[in-house]
Amino acid sequence: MDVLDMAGHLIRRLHQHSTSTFGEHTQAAGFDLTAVQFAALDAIFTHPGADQAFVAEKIGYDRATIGGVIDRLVKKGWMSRVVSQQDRRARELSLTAKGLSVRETLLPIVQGFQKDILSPLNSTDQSALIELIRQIVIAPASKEESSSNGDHG
Amino acid sequence: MDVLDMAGHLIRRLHQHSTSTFGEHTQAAGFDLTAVQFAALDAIFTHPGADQAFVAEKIGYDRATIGGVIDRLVKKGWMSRVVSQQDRRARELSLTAKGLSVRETLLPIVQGFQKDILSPLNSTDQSALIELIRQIVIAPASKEESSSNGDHG
DNA sequence: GCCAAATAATAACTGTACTTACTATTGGTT
DNA sequence: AACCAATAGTAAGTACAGTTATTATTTGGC
Repeated sequence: MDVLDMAGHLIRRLHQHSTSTFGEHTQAAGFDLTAVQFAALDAIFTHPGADQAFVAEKIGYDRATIGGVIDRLVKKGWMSRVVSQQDRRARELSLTAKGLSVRETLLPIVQGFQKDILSPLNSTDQSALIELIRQIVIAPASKEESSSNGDHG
Repeated sequence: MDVLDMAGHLIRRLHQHSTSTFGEHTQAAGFDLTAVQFAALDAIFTHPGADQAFVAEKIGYDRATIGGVIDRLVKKGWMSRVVSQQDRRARELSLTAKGLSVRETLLPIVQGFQKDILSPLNSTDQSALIELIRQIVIAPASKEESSSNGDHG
């Protein structure tokens, strides 16, 4: 079997395509941010006051990676990070007025180009693809580490 | 629509899952390399003497990124890179004996765990998913830049 | 009240992944 | 032969994405 036709390789190419679509559309709308930054922005909008560990858990990233993402969002002036009074290890995150505005403006734009990512497919196939991917990424971890589930909601 | 259910986010999670599956299985087999490194290894096995630009085109990566990947493969002693006598700008790539051996040992292993990446799906759904993704990533670029196609052979 | 385990975040390190700018070289044109 | 657009590769910079180690703090056990 050709390496270029394997699942792993095709998934990587798809991710690449998805990332570049995100960049094209958001830049065309006059914004400069990455998909991860938008996901973090939305997570804090939905859960104001949450800490970095929560965001990492929520959007499925490493704690160390999220630290840098938050750094850049704070630097842009879209997010504020203050030491929690309840737990001084943690940093409480919330959106600034600017961050709220950016997220509100971007949300319909981001929703709008999701179908463009899958544009070579017809509507039925797009839905089928999404559903198949969801079944994979939503599947339980099935790992013997971490006996508790990941529900923080 | 929830950001976490959007195509872009699900694709990112899928890629993450795919990458970690690659790492788990290759490490269990006693190897230390990434999926990109394996793809480059295989591309040069299939096209010995090709240059870095060809590899980048073939596996769908940026020229600058491939430079670093090749660096690490050369450092591992799996690949040799010599200045081409026909075109002194280019570097001719080929696998060392060790590189050939690694690729040969890994190929069946990598082929073997492709289905594990999609394991929450049954066989029919796995094939359907692969076909849908292939339709997206194989689709013509449809960009007004670069009038020639990307076919290098 | 002290100690150990757990937890939140950061630091350091490796490896993609892309952009822009640059050098070296090539091949075609004049 | 000089020029110039195109091409191969590298360099510098930004941004993920993960691992392991470390620091600060909290919490539970005693």
